[in-house]
Amino acid sequence: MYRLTNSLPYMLNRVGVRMGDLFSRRIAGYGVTLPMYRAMAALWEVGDQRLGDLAAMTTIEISTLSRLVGEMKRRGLVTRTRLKDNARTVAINLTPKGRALAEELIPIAVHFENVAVRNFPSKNISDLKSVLAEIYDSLNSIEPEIEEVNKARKAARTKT
Amino acid sequence: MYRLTNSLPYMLNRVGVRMGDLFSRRIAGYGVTLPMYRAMAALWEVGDQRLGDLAAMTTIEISTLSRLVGEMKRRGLVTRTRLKDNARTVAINLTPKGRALAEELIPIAVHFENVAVRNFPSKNISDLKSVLAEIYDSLNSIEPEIEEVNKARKAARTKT
DNA sequence: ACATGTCATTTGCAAATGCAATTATTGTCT
DNA sequence: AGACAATAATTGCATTTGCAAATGACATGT
Repeated sequence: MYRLTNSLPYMLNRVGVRMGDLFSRRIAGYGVTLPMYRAMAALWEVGDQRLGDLAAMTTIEISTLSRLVGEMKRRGLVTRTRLKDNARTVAINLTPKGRALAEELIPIAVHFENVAVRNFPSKNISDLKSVLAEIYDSLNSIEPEIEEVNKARKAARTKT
Repeated sequence: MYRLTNSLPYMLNRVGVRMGDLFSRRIAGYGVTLPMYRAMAALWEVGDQRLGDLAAMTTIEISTLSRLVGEMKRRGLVTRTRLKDNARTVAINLTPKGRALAEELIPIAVHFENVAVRNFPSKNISDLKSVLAEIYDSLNSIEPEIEEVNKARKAARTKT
């Protein structure tokens, strides 16, 4: 028998939201929101990203991210420069100030995660992570199948 | 070395958002949003809930949920009745119409999840789920520890 | 019984979000 | 080269969100 509370999307959302919320509050004192932290940490990991790539990496909707990057630029945390060779794209980078802040926050994130999972064998956690990564990858390939209904609707709408 | 993309909150959020997004689109044709589905499925699983309990169960912020329940009531999916013996709380229930819609959507959710995880041994998935449940439970107990900084701030503010 | 405190929900309001349309640039076809 | 399509990012606008304040109801102490 089906139970929402035993379904995977529900369980993922619940833990994800809760952890995000706790971490949010942990870093609020630095004037940094969770999406901001994610953007900074993503840029710290892979610099010189285009907006679309950063959106994909952080799972932040692109227009939201555009404004977020604007705000971060205003605060002097990132630069956003049009490329000379392809001026419709933009390269986003951490400024020294942004990098310093990221490097201040990352240890907090590490500690947070350590505390959150300290009751579990590290094998369990690494298994968990690899399954999560695999599921994420597999979602791309099943997307068409899941959306069969939508595709039909879209097609009908397009014809009109 | 730290990588955002290998951190647990990030990975959870990424898979959760992606799955939620896909499922959202899958049920959009029924005029139902994802939070609405969650509320209905939660009530289907445990009926006669108070607003606060339903909020805890669905991880939806309580004022958001209050409005969502209002909308669902307007659509005839749920009832919201003040209790006679304790009129400050409210009991929320599915209407027959709401129940019927829930029972139409649940098989879709089941199918969605089956497709999403079909490439993985079911052992892996059940392990995944039990770790997720345990982590969630453990978060309550570590909350104070994670928030030590905030607590200090709050205490200071209260004294003022 | 009254005042004060606590609990559950709702609402006001400002900020955040996301879709669709717009702008700006590059790519392609003839 | 010129027209048209495609790509990338931004912005307009309506909706959604969440915090904090307000409301309404019960609980407790005197």
